[in-house]
Amino acid sequence: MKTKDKIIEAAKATFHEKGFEGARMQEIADACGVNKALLHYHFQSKEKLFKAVLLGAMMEMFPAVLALLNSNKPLVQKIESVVDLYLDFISQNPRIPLFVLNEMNQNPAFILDQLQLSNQKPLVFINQIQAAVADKKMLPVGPFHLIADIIGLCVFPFIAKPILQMLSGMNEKEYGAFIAERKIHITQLILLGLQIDVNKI
Amino acid sequence: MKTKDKIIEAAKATFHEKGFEGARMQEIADACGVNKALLHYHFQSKEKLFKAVLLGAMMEMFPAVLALLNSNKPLVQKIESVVDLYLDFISQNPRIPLFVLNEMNQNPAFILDQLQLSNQKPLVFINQIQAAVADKKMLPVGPFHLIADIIGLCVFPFIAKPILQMLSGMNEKEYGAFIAERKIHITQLILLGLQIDVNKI
DNA sequence: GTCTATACTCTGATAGAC
DNA sequence: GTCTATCAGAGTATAGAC
Repeated sequence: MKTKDKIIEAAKATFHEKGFEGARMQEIADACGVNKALLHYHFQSKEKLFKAVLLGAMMEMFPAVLALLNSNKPLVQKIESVVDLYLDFISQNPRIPLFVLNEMNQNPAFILDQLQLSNQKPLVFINQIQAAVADKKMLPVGPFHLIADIIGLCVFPFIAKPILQMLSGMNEKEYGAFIAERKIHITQLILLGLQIDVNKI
Repeated sequence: MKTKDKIIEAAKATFHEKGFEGARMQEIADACGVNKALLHYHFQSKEKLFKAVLLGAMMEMFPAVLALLNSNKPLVQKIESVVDLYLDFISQNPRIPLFVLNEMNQNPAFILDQLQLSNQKPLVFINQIQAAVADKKMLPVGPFHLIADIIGLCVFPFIAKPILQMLSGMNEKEYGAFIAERKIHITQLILLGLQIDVNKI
């Protein structure tokens, strides 16, 4: 692995955990056994290194989901796949959601600029929902309610892990099992809750 | 309003928005037209001022909800009330959830210590759910799935506001209407999704 | 209680040798 | 490309006058 890549990996770990303000260039340098000055040689400034990391996180989070939402799968299958894809992704990158949510609220302009470049909107998915509603194959629901529901239900147990763990008294293993249960739980909640006709769409 | 209270108010605004690392004592001092040294006179250190603010935010977030969950209302009415209470609270304090979630992940020990002092767990609510499941008045669901669902569904549209707004193209007013719709939407989603028998419990 | 002035530390960034 | 050494600025905290 080239040095520049080692730096990026270490920077990911540090920035994901502590955010821009909380991260220290020294910590990143130490984490990959390299001198602080070398970070500046490769990335010029803390901000540029950070943006590289942030962009990477966004690129892992959004395009795959948006592509899936705009695929030509039937609605029910699409919902199941999104939940599946998202939970798997977050399980392997549990710190990314809070990291991205934070920086998005801290500096919306940068993120939104990047996203608008790849001007992806879940238009196919939106149309499918509106059609299903018109055909009375599901309850009348604004498409963005459904999108917020799915993502929120997937993400929340990860970003609120400490408090849920304390309230429930689950240990790490039990909490892992809890997360694993959510694939079925969320899908069922959405399909039943919006009375989506699973046989016809 | 006494100076000490003015400082706390300014500190709330700054810490809620920028977190511990991002906040500057100078900014807080400026915001209440007071000298920086005075913050240290009243609160000794940045960390102590921060903990006062964090504790305040937690005390606004948790006790009311826990008390409601442990009240003797019937289950359905309780779910409706929690959604109601939570959405109202967050609407008036939209930055608190992300603020608390962040600091909880950054330094779980402090928050969990504070919460354990007021050793509140939603035991009554948990019992109600288990009883309803046993009586086949709702689908079999672990109580903490339901808790995660409700809070996640309420909180997510606030912490993900920038991206949802961009994806949907809603302006501020439209987004406000979207949030307002969620009270009914979330309640309906939960009750139908878990097939809760609204007449009997 | 409130201010001015200042001390001290931390950290991002640069210069220059190798 | 990588290191050592150092600078410059920012930011928390304190001393001391009023």
